[in-house]
Amino acid sequence: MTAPVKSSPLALTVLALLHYKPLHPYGIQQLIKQWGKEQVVNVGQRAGLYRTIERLHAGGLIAVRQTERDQQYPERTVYEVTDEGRAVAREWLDQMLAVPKGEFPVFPAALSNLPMLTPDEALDVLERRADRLAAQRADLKAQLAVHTGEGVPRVTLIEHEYLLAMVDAEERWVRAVTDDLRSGGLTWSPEMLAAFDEQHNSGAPAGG
Amino acid sequence: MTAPVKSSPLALTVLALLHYKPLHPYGIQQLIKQWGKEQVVNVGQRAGLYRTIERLHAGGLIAVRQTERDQQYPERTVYEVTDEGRAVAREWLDQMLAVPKGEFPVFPAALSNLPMLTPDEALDVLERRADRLAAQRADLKAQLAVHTGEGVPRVTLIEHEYLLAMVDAEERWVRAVTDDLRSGGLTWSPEMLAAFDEQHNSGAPAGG
DNA sequence: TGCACCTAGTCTCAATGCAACTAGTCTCGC
DNA sequence: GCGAGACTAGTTGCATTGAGACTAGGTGCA
Repeated sequence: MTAPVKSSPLALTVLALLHYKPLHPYGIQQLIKQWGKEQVVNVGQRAGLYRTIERLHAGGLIAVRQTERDQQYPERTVYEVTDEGRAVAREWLDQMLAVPKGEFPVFPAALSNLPMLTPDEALDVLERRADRLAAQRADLKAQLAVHTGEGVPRVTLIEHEYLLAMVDAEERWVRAVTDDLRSGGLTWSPEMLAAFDEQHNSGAPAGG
Repeated sequence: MTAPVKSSPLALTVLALLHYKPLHPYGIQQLIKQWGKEQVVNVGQRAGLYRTIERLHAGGLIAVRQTERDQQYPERTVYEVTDEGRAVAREWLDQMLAVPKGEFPVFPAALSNLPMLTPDEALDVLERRADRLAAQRADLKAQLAVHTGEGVPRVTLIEHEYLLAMVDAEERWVRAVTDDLRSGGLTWSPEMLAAFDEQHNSGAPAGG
């Protein structure tokens, strides 16, 4: 009875690709890149990939199919998905799709400390973010256009559509905030914040 | 010459709170919860908080102010931010706000494997997600309303506004996809995907 | 021959997430 | 007064992740 394997984006993708055909680790990495999925699964550092494969292997979700020896290359182990692996992949996929997971991206955390800056400084950094988001958006749009032009079925690009929608939404939001900062509709000052603080904080936690 | 401390949402928030007044670790946790920031910084398991504080201390960004002994409670170490800590907090904040960081949330990774499901199954799980997103959205809206009603300055709720905008955008996107699935505007079948695959994959990577 | 770069895989370290554990205190009912 | 359960406060351990360095052979080219 091996411990259940924890799901992760990379683990799911590995199972899914092996579902499609047996592969060796490097082949998996190549496929991920070839299909443009390196934007949604972190396969940049190979270490993670090899560890994930080990983990799946130890958990019995994948099995060694053969060990190739293509002289000039090191030995390459070809894996295939097991029946259990197929079942688990389905469960993971259902769970990951149906249940939004509470993750902690850095941007909202940083935003929550916006009062540390002056409104002018905030305007400046947020404009820089908006510009970078615009660049990302253009990139994603271009990629989508290329693939759609090649007649790739839409469902295989769905995650790109999602990324585009999210980047677009974030950019809109940031621009709305910068507009408010410029117009003065959103502003603050240390005095204003301190004043509010006193109203509400009679019994403040320990301090010096 | 200590190694530079790596930024993290929690580390930034700790520095920011200490900026405001010296505190002991538990007080920091309380403040984070009191200000509703536990939704953007992961302070749920205290272990992370204590480790972060240690890290900041080792890096010279915070210093021990005093060691309280409130008999009946264990010893509590009160920390304050150093000048270097203030400077570093500023740098982190600028960086985190201005530069969108490539993170790898699970949803897009899962989406990229949507073809593993049938369109009907996809419709089902995505509807479940949309409903959960709707619940989250209602929650966030209610919280915002409460705080706004109390006259809290808008800038201190800005991260909530952001979360709301993102949840809203995601829900809209998911609903648009479920609509397309229902109408048949988005569909696929194993044959269709296999056919496309053959067109493009003459030289496929190793297999069995 | 020397140099840069690519392929393929391994190793290490710090950081994170998650959960269990200790140990004292407070509260409430009985 | 006393035990159950909850809260306060901090510690410990383990598996996973992220990021980078390192090995070691192969290829192109000047």
